[in-house]
Amino acid sequence: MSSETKVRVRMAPSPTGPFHVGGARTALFNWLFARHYGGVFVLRIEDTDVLRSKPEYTQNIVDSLRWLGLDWDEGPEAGGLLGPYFQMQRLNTYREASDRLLASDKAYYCYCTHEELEAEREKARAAKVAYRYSRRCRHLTAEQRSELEAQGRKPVIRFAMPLDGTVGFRDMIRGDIAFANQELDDLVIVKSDGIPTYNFAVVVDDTTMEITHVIRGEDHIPNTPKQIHIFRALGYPLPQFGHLPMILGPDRSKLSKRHGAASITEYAELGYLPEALVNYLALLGWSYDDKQEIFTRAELIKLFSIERVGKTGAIFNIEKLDWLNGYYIRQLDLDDLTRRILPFLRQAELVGPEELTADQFGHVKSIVALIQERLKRLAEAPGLTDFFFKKELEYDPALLVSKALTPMEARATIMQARERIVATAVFDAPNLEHTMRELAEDLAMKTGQLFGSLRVAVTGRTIAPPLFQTMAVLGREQTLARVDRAISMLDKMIQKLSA
RNA sequence: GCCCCCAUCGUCUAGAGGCCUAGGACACCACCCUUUCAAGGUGGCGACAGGGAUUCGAAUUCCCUUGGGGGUACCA
Repeated sequence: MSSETKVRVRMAPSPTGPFHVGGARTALFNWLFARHYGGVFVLRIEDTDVLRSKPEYTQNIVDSLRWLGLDWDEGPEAGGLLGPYFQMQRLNTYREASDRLLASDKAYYCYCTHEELEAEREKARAAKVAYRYSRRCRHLTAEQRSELEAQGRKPVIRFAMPLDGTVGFRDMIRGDIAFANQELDDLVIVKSDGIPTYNFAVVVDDTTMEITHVIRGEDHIPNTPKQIHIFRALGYPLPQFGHLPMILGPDRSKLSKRHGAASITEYAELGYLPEALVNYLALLGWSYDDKQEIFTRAELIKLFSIERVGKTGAIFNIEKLDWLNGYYIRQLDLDDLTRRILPFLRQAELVGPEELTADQFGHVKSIVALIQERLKRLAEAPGLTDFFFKKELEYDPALLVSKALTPMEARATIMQARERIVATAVFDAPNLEHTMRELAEDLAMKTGQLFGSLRVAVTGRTIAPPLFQTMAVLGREQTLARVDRAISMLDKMIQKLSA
């Protein structure tokens, strides 16, 4: 990379839907590229699709990028000298450029109606040939034009594509790519309402925003030759292009909403950590070597290079993300984890909306400690811990009866356990464990049988965090209340059986 | 249809002519640890799409076939 010119890259999403995983990966690679070279990362909102663009989607893009920790140096809410960073605020800039193209005959007014164009397309379909605009308006005389205008037709502006020759470019990721100009259409660059289309606006913006490297998805490869011609027609220098491999759904088609969760917001709500998602996304299309795949943000910035980006489409594999997320959760310190889990506990109404006292926070923290290594997603926390917060547990009393025990035996066992719990001097996990192991021995029971019954009594379920730590967190009073309730449930059960 | 891109385990990938009997990770299976579930440990299963060519020697280079993907808008 030449050091004279500062690297300037951009992310240019259109606010026509929630910010999704594919966009996030593109943003991440651009961001890493910029940060690696000490360059500038620009965020530009491509809102020229006035029908589908919505302010809330712009907000969603901003929120998602922030959540991921991908900060931009120029763009919405950041400002910058080369703005505005919303295309709809740059209409005069495009106008100036299209005027120049018109003046030099590199673009022309086209008066064809949708119906006329559709008829052309239909003809092409019938003849089984590739459709391309007939270019019937390319050489209209002034008279013809005023006549068409007199009919009230609102023209679009089309780009006059070279009719022969080839265009090529050296893709930073894929090497040389070439297209025959014959394949290229006289594309519309300004719509009849005066708003520029993507391929035109992007060229004007990338130039005026001094973008040096255009890093985007592979789906833009077919656009690149068109844009190169526009760059040239305008007398603009070309940026470098790099096309990232696609992110695919399990069916190997481009990842989209129909593959399930696709927006960054959804991943946040499911309880993925931004650092895990960033790490995972970095691995989709990029790799460092055959050893390391857990990277801190700083390592990614240091190690990232466009040369190590692959060309093959990558399936978004949620299982690996889950593993990574679990890994990151396990690495978090307890205070941090607890703070991150709290919103999920509140949403599940296990914890009230009010600010927690230090004691309360400490209590939640001791609960979180018991599930830290069992969590894959933060949203699982309420389901794993609800029994800590509930006063009355709902469960099938039959679960209290461990394998090879009768209800009567189970009841007697729990009664014994109750006595020893009461008698325990220090109510902590090591003591409880010691006491209960002793009890099992005294009763000549397998520890699993005793612990199993107790687990159900205390947690209402067969799968739970370690029993004695759970009891310790619950406290003697709560634990006894639950044991008592289990005994009475068993009583009812026994009554019913003998009746 | 036409154009373009791509092609190593189920998935993400390492591999830039001999280091490959193809390495790692996720997932899966087994075992160990263990009060359940996890976590952790050990081991296992598992791939160079096919065919030519170049070369003393190809996963690595070239060509063809096949397969997959993307594009083909007054969407971006």
